[in-house]
Amino acid sequence: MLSTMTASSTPATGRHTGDSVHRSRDSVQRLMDAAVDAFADKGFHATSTRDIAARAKMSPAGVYVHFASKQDLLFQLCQRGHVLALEIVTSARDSAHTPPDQLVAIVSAFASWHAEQFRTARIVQYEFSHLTPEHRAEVLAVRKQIDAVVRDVLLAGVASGDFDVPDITVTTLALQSLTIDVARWYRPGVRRTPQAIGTAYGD
Amino acid sequence: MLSTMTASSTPATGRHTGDSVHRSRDSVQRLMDAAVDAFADKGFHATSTRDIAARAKMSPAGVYVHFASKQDLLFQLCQRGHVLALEIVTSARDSAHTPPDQLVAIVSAFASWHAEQFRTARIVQYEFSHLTPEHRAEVLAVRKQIDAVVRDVLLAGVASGDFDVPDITVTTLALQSLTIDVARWYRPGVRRTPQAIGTAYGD
DNA sequence: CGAATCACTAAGCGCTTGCTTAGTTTCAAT
DNA sequence: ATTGAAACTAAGCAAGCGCTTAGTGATTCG
Repeated sequence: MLSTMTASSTPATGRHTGDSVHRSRDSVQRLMDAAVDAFADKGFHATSTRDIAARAKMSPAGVYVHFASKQDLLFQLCQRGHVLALEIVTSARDSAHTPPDQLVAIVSAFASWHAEQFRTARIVQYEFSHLTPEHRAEVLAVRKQIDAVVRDVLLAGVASGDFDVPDITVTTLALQSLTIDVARWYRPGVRRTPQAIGTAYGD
Repeated sequence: MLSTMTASSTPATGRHTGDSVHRSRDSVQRLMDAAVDAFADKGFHATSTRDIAARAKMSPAGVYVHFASKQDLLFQLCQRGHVLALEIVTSARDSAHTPPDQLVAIVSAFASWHAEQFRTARIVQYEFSHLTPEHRAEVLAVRKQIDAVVRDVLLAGVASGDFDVPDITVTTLALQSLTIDVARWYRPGVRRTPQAIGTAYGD
């Protein structure tokens, strides 16, 4: 439901009208879905381009019609995943109006996103390190925005007297650890549902 | 200082007295250190056996004198790392005598271990998934013991009335997330020292 | 209709991988 | 000094890798 990773970009962008564009979109979508699944459960380096192609029901060469390289595919996925994560966090913040409520909303939404979308989240959190330095730098900018949203809510809460936090940097880090780590241990068959995890983590 | 990962096992165990055994021990140690470094900063699948051999100042074939395969090397490292982690947690628990003090000791020691020994910790937490099913099952047994130590302290604290914890499973998980995730973000040059992180994470 | 343009594939190239083999060196025990 | 066993290396093999090339079939335009 939140898995809207629709677009394209690199080499191929359909110039025809109507159907041919849609055929292309479908292929791009299938490739991205295949890559998310493969990267999330085997890791970037353990996944072959043939593996991705097979999961997307294409020939090995088909990948390169839509993406410049395996690394490019990781970059697109990682970038989109980070943007999605940022949207989750900002919209959670905007759903409440006092720092305590905002913090609960953020932790809850972010934790349940890491469970619900744990495949994308794993790429965001754990395959991030396999990006080339240039790609990593670009994605890092989004990462810092996410960090800033959490930090600013904490700062606002301290200013308003709602929070008593000795070290804001450490607390920001700790809150993110709590939610990020969900992507490491979560499995679909696990007892607690994503939403239950989210609300439980809102202190 | 805590990096005592001395032994050998699989194919080669020196039968000579004195020096030849030590030569062998040194080589095993160098190989393990090399593999820890390589696996921790590139990941298991991105590391080649030639890479490990070169870091240990050996020929590519030298690895196979002491280890059956690259997978075997990961298994040994992962197993030892888990045993080490278990020792950290149990000795932290035994250093205190009331559940609250024990919990603080555990969180503090475990968090600072994940920073100080972040290379080993990364293998324990993030390369674990690349073990073969059989190896994974064996290591999982140690993992469950670690989990049990934390859980039992929480249970004891609830029984004594020191803690008010609604869901022990979720709390156990959350405390571990906090400490485990340190291995993901920690870098040697980071501002907070390992011990400072540890004490900060003790409520 | 013919031409152009796209998505896509079959085949394969050059290279790296994990690991083996056959042989050399080192050294304690005799 | 000779033996024997272990540590180690040079060379290389089969398999798999990321990616390219050359070509095919479908679709949309004039």
